[in-house]
Amino acid sequence: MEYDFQNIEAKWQKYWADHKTFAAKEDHSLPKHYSLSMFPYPSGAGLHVGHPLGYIASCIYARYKKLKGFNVLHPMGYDSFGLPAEQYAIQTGQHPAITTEQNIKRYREQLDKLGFSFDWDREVRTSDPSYYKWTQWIFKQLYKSWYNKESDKAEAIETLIEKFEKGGNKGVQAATDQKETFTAEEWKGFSEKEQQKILMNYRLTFLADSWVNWCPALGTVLANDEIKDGVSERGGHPVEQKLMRQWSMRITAYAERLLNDLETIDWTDSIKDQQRNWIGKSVGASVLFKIAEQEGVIEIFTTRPDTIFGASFMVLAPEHELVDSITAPEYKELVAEYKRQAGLKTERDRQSDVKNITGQFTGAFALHPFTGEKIPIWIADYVLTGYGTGAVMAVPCGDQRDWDFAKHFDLPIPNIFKDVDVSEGAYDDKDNAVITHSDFLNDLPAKKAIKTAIHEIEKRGIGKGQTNYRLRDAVFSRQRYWGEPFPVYYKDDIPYLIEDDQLPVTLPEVDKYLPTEDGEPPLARAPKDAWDVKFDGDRMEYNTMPGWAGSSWYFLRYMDPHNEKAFVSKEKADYWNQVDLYIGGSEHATGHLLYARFWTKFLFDMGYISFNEPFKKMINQGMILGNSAFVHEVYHNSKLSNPCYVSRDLIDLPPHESEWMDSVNSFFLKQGLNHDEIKELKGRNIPVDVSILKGETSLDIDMLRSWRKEFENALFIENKNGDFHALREIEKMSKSKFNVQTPDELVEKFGADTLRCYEMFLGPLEQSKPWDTQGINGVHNFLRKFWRLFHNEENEFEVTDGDADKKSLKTLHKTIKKVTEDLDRFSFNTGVSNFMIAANELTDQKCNNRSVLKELVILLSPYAPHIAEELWQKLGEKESVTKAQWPIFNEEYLVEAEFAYPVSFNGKMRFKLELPTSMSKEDVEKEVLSADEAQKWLEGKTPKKVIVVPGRIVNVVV
RNA sequence: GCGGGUGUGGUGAAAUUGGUAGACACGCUAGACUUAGGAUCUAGUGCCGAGAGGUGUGUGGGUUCGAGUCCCUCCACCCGCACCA
Repeated sequence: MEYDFQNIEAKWQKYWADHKTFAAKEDHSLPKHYSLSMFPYPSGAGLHVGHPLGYIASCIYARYKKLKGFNVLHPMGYDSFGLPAEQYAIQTGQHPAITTEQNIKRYREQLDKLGFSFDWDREVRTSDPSYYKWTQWIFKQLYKSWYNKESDKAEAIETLIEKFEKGGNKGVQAATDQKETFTAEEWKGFSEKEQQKILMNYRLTFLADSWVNWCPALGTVLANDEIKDGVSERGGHPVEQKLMRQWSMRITAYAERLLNDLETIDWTDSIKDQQRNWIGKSVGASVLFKIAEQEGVIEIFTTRPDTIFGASFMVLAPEHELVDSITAPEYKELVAEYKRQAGLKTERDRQSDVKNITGQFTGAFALHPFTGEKIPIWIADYVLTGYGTGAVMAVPCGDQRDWDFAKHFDLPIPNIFKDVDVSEGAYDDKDNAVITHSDFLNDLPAKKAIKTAIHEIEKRGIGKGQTNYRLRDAVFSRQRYWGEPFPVYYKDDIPYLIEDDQLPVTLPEVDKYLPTEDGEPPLARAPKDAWDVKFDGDRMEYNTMPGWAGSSWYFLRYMDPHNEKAFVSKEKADYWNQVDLYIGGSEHATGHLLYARFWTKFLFDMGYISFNEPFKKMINQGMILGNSAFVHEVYHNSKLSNPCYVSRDLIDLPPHESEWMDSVNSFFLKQGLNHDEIKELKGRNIPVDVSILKGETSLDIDMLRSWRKEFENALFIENKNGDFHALREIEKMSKSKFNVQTPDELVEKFGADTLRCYEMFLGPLEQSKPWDTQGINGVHNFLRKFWRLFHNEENEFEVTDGDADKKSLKTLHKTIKKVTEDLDRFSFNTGVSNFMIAANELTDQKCNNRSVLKELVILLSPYAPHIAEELWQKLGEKESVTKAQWPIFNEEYLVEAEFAYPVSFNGKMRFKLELPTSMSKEDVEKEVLSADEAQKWLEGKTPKKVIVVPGRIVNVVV
């Protein structure tokens, strides 16, 4: 029987489903293993070949761990709330739940065809009320908690109230926005409303008026990580700053732990660095500068308090709250104009306009806190409102931006560095600087001076040592329909939580998925009684949660997906513990991965789970890129005309060979263009569907004509051989480039086992690589070759019993060793190569020995599970191959009596010499030197030195 | 500018602790078989050279008996961050 992958794969997929082969059960007698791939957003386009890459890897690893005796958890689910389904709903009126359901169904069909070892009984969907009930519940816990910096963990808000009642907020070490202090008595005297307002400044999720990134096109606010290059990550729409009342997450409370605990996890340096950068810790001091001749102080933050004597002016952000009050009357207009100009610039302009130095003097002066000297106060947009205090002490000799600014506006640049010239630029070398002209800091190296300066600043009460983070609290509200509703209602504009027994708060029906006329989110369209909860208030919260809410804890739900009493039971969370291997794209570096860590730490603090990092090891799979095809179009800007397409290879011909131009010109002349207009013809590349290609760049013009209207009556100019060529380019797979490759047709043509092996065979998992189906035949042939090892020439199953040949045993054990080692270091591509080598060798040896093949089937089963099950059954086994034991490597089979030593002269390999492996170094040396071939290379000389590495190499130095 | 990563045949790549560079596959060439099919099989295939041989892992240098691998220099490309005080 030929290798009939279609029947085999259908058969075993059914078997696994019927027997619940991959159902995970808590079994404390076995070590556990948790493999996880990032769950997908089920988009309308379905899976393309890039999606399964990570799933295949985690599936292979999960299957391997199972064979190694681990109790394995390998689940899958859907991140099913999100913008595309809602955008579609807005266009069509179709409820996003329906679209989402359809998309999930399609995803599931595609996934099922690939033979994954997912435990589907544990599937989660973030948009399922039974799931988001717990997302809402976790939100409530965050609301009911505050961050105690003393114990360095989150605590119940009651412990904070207790502190307030005992001694006010003065001694309370908390992560908070609260600035005003109050006594115990004052606290007790506050009204309920006032108390709630204060507590809001401490809660881990809180409602506040904050500057948010508003995206008008999407009609919602966006988190910082959802913005790339000043525009929305999804859709590329402009984003503006807007003051809005929003829910936020006090992730900044965890900044230090999020930073430090990176040391405890096995992730790539790149992701860790991105997170460090995002958190952006800087250590320094905050210092108060008094304003001359008026009330008020300016607080600045600096990482270089050692350079304070070099401060010769101050710069405030144009939006700084003190700007208007300090500006001298004669500068009012200039300052107002500068502020106006700065306000006009979008975030993007401001970023791209870095080189332009602008600023405006306010006419006010500050007093240097040590020298008492008057220094001018400027405003400039190189100082950002959002970082530190929005004000800096400018030290032009030590900071290049300050230096540039000083030069530009002709401000003094006093030098406080010993033996350093600052006339050409600032000196920012913290390691080698020695301070001078700085009173008590004189002759101190910078690092020591920083400490001394902070000490002195604190002693004089003009500031304090301080650590700043770039990390901002995360905006948690979205003005959208298709997300988790908040378990919150309002009474007198005060938010209250919906009781636990009312959860989940499900999404109410609305007539449209658009904002209301007065700009309220779509949920405001739902009348009060459309909500399925009872609440004693004016209205429900109209915002929904962002996409990252559900994905911040889904890995926990898999452990206990049907629990109705808790988001996960403590017992199950203790058993499955951290995700041992997490595979997914690196694009989530500062979003999902940071938020999931944050929630994990919170749930750990509250005692619900006993680990504080979610993902112990992570691998970021590379992208699979598409190979787009473009046709070269010649067109005219203004006139409506049929376009014309030119074979790509003609474009670059020298002018005298470009007769094709004439055809183009007459084509357009016929359409009514005049000779001047012909000169205005332009060329551009239009993407076309890659399936229209025949071969590398050749296009089928007839197919192209029938593919799209614009090609139907177009002129195609072929080359001399009558071919029409396209331009190829490697880029991200996307619908608009028509370069998306789905796994479906490949599974149809070659089978899932082939696709699984091929995706692994392409190269290292982490690397991005272009998709190219040319090589898939080679992998398919290997599986057929493997199949033939078990079959005779008539294609009948035939294996021999008894002892295996020594050579075959060597092949087997070499393969066991390599495949095992490769899996242990996640080198999935070399694994496939090793199977190919084994199949080639055993074919040569004509080996069909049962004991050898049996072990080989087990080895192959994680990669190609269907064919492995089939052959396993043919070998007479009753149980699934997934229940087998991973073969044990035995070194003895690899021991050889002879070894062909490569003999080098001066490091260059010249010939090989077969010698017994047991031979001593001295004897090897003798044998080598007396060999016939050695004479030629010795040229009669005596060797200076002979290096013999037994069993490896001989090197003769002449 | 800063941080991370990658540079090896025509292509995807391998070489785990420094020890035969290019395994395995694609492609290509030649041949065999066949009622030419993008099937199968055999042989070859880094480059230069008829051969002996020379040369070769982005560049230049260094350490070493020996370097794709370790150290320094420079270059190219990809990703992330970017007036962060």
